[in-house]
Formats: sequence, structure tokens, C-alpha cells
Amino acid sequence: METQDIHVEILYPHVSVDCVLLSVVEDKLCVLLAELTRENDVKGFKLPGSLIYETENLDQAASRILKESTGLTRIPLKQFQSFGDPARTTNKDDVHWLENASKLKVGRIVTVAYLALCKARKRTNTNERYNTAHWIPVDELPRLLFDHNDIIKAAVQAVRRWVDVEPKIVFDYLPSKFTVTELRRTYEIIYDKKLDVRNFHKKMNSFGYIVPTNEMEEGVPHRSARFYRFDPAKYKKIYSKLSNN
Amino acid sequence: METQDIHVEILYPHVSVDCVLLSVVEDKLCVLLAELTRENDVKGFKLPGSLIYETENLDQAASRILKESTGLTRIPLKQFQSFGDPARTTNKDDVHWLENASKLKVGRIVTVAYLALCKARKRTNTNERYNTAHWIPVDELPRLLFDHNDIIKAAVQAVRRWVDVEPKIVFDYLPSKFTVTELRRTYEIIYDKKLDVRNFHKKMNSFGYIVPTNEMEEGVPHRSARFYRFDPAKYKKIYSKLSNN
DNA sequence: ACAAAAGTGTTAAGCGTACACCCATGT
DNA sequence: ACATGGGTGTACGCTTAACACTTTTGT
Repeated sequence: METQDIHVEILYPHVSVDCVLLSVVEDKLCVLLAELTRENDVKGFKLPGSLIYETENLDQAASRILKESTGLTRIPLKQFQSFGDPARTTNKDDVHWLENASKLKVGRIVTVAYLALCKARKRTNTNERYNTAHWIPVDELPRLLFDHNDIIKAAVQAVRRWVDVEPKIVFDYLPSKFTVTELRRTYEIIYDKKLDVRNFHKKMNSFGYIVPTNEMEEGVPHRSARFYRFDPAKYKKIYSKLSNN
Repeated sequence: METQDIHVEILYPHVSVDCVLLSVVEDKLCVLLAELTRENDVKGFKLPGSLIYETENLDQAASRILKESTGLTRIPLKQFQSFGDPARTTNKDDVHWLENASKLKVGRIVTVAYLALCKARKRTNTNERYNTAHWIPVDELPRLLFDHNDIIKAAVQAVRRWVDVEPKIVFDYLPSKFTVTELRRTYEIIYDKKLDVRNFHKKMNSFGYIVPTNEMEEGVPHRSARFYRFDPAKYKKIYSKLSNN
């Protein structure tokens, strides 16, 4: 939007932040990857990530990086793990790309990994730095730069644990109006197992924060499904009670 | 590869590791703190922690630091969160102490915090670097160096979540033979709430990996309690089944 | 009429919770 | 004998899991 404050920001070339953005696309759990196709000759995919600035904290860095590399804002990012093996920056091609992109000599880098979920239909911007961002199924990943394959593996496990603690994150995957089947599929993809249809309806109703709308699916070659929506106010009320135990 | 033979360890003055070692002492959840009482005039307490070496990974750094500052080895350490606010190294006294101890000029430092549990009766060594290590109740902490108060707060919350995922960590708090009451007290301290005695017996038996010994308490002015022990083999069997779901 | 997915209820088993008394030991 | 903590069983409510048929819509 406005010019970035690059002129005043000094990079801190020892710590980076990487963002693992997950989404459900065509019934598959996918991760957003940036493709390297600049003038330099290194080819490949990597997580959106960058060195941090001297003056920003880690959470701020994560938000900034996500915005810069995908155009997405107001996505709730969660720090989940740091990766600091000295061997993670030993691949020559990887380091070559990074030094070219940052205009800095880099040695060892510890990276703090963040996690966010995202509606599949959100459009990501391409920008000057990465030509293209792609949603790639986590089961069909190519070899990525640095240790990004390991980071994604850890992120998927972290999401499963996170869902139990903070169920609302599921709705970050979904459009604001969704059918029961869409919601159930999302859970099935996160947990990687089938769920019983009738039990799922019952459970969903017991939550209390998923409310029916008057809108119905249209143009489907079978009985049309009702759209539901997530009610943040009811969710908050229910969860503030629980945590006061 | 070619620089593998370096014997001198070089500090990496941008990233540190701090270890939050928790234990139950006299029915209180306590944290191990190092007291600063060197020749320099800064007084205070801090978590055992240090800058990492250029050539070690984060897990190795955590083990090394714990060993160096307390003499403890073979303690399972778990990375739980990183702290990187630029403001964490702005207190003049804190920075003065660190520069004195490390013989390096330090600016911003991102720290990766590790967590471990420990049997209360384990003796910690004093060493040349810290005169004394103290177990301090987490509810009665003085102001610590840097943001170590925040780190400990986060660690206590992390332990509670961790217990549900990996129940065996509870036994890191306990001697190898323990009574049901000792075990129950430990849970009560971790969860910070009273548990029903009969229900606790029932639950403990249902676990299957806590087995009775033939030994009984002696010299107590009331009916003597039976000692139990944790059976790692049975635990493993039960938990490998669960995770294969 | 047929294909395709939506929607709906009951039963049984397991789990958590609440609750009160007798037992063994040292003084 | 008394004080102290150890050890035990039952009943209720809630949650989970298994399971099959009718409804609606488009072609």
C-alpha cells in the first residue's frame, strides 16, 4: 500500500521468521509456498519467510512477512517452534539464493516458525519479490529450501494439537457461510480420519457457537444443504466460562 | 565439513537458550534459578542460560547449558517457546552483567526457552560460574534478569498442556518409588487444584503403567503406604498403540 | 425413475464425579 | 485409646460410538 519503511529498517541477519500458512484446497491440506523465479538461477520453493528487522519483535516480524510475501493481513499467526541446527544453512544453492535476496553475507540462522490457517478462497497477491505463491498439498511437496520440509511437518502436527485447545481456528479455513459437510470435511482433513455424519451433526449442535442461516445451497444435483456460520460472540462467552475454572 | 575439527567453541552472540527447570519442593512448584554473586556488582537471579555456540544445535545447547550451570545430565529438555522482543535486552544492569560474563558486546538477543522437570531430591552442583543454584517457588519469585519472569510464567502453562500429551513427564518429578499420595500431590500442584482421593486411585490403576512394589513406607505415625513405580515398558506399549490410530 | 448427497434418533458402553467409612500404625 | 493419614465401592450423568433409512433436488 504505502511505501515500505525499508530505508529505516535494518536487517538482523541471525534470526529469521518463517510462516507456514495452511489451507484446505480441493479436500487436501495445503501449504502456501513461494516460488523462486528471479533473475538469479536458483529454482525452487520455500516458505514465506525473511530475516527480522533490528527493531521489531517476533510477532510483528511474522505479520510483516506474511503481508509482504502474500498480501494477507489480519491472519492470526501463532509461534510454534524454532529451528536452529547449524546444518540448516549448509546447502550452497540455498545460501546463494538467500544472500542474493537479502544482499547480506549470511552464516548461521536460527528461524522462528509461525503457523496460520487461511480460507482457501482468499486471493494472495503476487509481488515484486516472489513471482508466484502456490498452494501445494502437504503430502506432495517437492524438496524445499533449507529445512522447510521439516518445518511443515512439525506445523501439521502442531495444528492438530492446537485445534483441541482453540477450536475456532477451524473457521479460519472456511468461508463465512459453510455447510455441515464442508465443516466435517475440514475436521476429517485436519485429523486425517473419517467422522460419522450423524454424530457430527449432534456434536456441532452441542458446541453452541455454530448457528444456522436461512440460506441454502443452490444448483446442486441433489437435496440442497443449509449454510451455517460461526458466531464469535457465543464462542467467546462459552470459552471464557471454561477458562475461569 | 572442512571446519569440523575446530576445538575452540565460538559463541554466537545473537541467540541464547534458557532452561526452565521445574520441580516440586515441599509441596510447591519451584524453578531452579542461578544467583549472580560474582565479583561484578550486579545482584540478582536468572534462569540457567547462555549464548549458543556456533557449531551446536539448539537441543545440544540446552543440554550443555543445563549441565554447565547445574551439573545435571540426562534430563529430557523440551523446547517450548522463543522470546525475541528487542526490549528484553534494554535493562542496563542486565546487559552489563551479560557482557561481563560473556566478554562480548551484546545487542539484541533472541532466546529459545527449554523446559524440563526434575526430581526434587536431585542435587545440583555449584560451579565456578554461578555460586549457587536455588529452587524458588514460582509464586514467590523476585524480579529476574531480562524477561525471565515472563518465560517462567509461559513455562508453567506449557507444563500443564504437556502433561496431557505426555503423562510420563510427571515421573520426572518423583523418586523412582513413590506413594499414591505423593503422585496425587504432584498432579494437584501441576494442575493447581485438589483431586478426589478415591477417584485418583481408580484413575491411576486404569493407566496400567503404574505398578505396585512390595515395599511399604516405614516409621510413619499412621498406616503405612505402599510404594509404586513407573513402568516405562508398559507405558511405551500403551502409548504406541494410541498414536497408531 | 434414478442418482447423489442431506438430514435425522436411539441404544450401549465408557468415563468423570460425587460421596463416607473402616484400617493400620505410632504415640 | 486416640490421632493420623491409607485405602476402598457405588451410583449418576455425560460423552462417545455404532448404526440405516427417508428426503430433496437435478437430470
